[in-house]
Amino acid sequence: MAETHATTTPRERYRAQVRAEIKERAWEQIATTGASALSLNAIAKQMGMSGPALYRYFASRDDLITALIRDAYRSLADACRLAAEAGPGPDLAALAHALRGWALADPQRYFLVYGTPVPGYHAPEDTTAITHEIMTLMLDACAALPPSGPASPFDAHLADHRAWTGDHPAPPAALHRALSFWTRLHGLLSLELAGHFTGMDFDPAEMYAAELDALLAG
Amino acid sequence: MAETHATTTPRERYRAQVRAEIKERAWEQIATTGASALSLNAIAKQMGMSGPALYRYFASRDDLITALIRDAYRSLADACRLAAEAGPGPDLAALAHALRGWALADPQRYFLVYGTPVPGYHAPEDTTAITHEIMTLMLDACAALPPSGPASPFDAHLADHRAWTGDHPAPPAALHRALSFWTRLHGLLSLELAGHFTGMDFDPAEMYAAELDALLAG
DNA sequence: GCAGGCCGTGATAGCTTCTCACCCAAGCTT
DNA sequence: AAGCTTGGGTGAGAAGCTATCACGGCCTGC
Repeated sequence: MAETHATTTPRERYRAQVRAEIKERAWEQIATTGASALSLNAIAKQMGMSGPALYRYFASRDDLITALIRDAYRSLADACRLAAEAGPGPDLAALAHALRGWALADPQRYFLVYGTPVPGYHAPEDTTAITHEIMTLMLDACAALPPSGPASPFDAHLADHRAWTGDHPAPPAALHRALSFWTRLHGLLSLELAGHFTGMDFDPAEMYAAELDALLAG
Repeated sequence: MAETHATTTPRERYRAQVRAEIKERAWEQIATTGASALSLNAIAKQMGMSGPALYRYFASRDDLITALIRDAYRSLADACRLAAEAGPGPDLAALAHALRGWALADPQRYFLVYGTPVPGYHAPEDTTAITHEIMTLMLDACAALPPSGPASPFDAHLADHRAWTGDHPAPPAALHRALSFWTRLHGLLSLELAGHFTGMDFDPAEMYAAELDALLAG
């Protein structure tokens, strides 16, 4: 990120490598026990180090989790961007497919981004930039769809409250569709990953496809 | 619940009262610091007791949280039932309004029910009965709506996978609508309560109303 | 009135995050 | 090439947490 020289110093390389390994172990631990049970001590023991040694690399447990959240956002944005750039043009279905794949690949990672927030915690500034990047991909895909149906009252509301799009040229109906895309698919994924569909015998993937179809139809 | 005599013994009354006060303090603490930071020690100190005293009333921290989750489910079901029984017949809009009111009244309580699950934790048996009760209210309201639009492929899937409704007579399209009602409104509420709409200048209440309108329209 | 059971306490074990003082080695500078 | 600075690692320790145990004392039911 902030490189003074083209080649980093050995110390910086080593530091980056250790930081990466700490995050690696943290992800393994989170995937099995959840983020709330993440233990710096356990990570240090796994790496053959003593507990306080980790504090040379992350100022606190919250600092480590913040780094993980940041990486998760980045990973999601990359997955979405990859899906968006795969086809000839913006493709909402591809975006939806990528989102579901990313979520199912590591549910706890999804919950780290979209799950229960800790009341005191405030996300760092750059994550909002990444969410904006993801939102732009959704807006692009929605703007490319043919308009359908009459304008709803909420479309009119959005026409007056579109500062969050950052000068995106999409019409209000596309804004509405992008928001619905986000909230509906999140609702489905969130309940599925939390296990609220277990015991119900329908296929969540089929409902996901149905919800996407409804979104595309308008 | 399981009363052997009409009048409980003084000991049982005292025990129930202390248990209720513990849960009261726990709710206050959860509302401000979240469920993951709930501390039995802090509750005991607030009540002027020593730490281990609480273990006479709840076997463990998880046991207390389980009781809170159970109460939250019960509270949600009661709020839904109250809204459903207020009007002349089943009313999906009233149900949606009650759901949103219940969620906004205590966001952490909502997250306790629908938020990030703890990987090891398994909900007790009776909560599934309460979710079934809530689902029945939604199915009743959806069955009362006029059918609209052609049957989707997912409707056909639901016709073959409807064991989770427990012999509810609603047609597949109503099943689909009830599921969409649940997942879409949850998606909206979950993102709003988690603060993912802060910084965006549109009104979540208006989008909630728009999503409800779309649900009612078909 | 009395005995039994329940409630609360202090002590204790084991875990956690996190701070501090110290040591040592790697690397940059002269 | 030698020395000094910088930064990594360790052990000890404080403060907090959950949870268990043995021990007193009050309340309750008989």
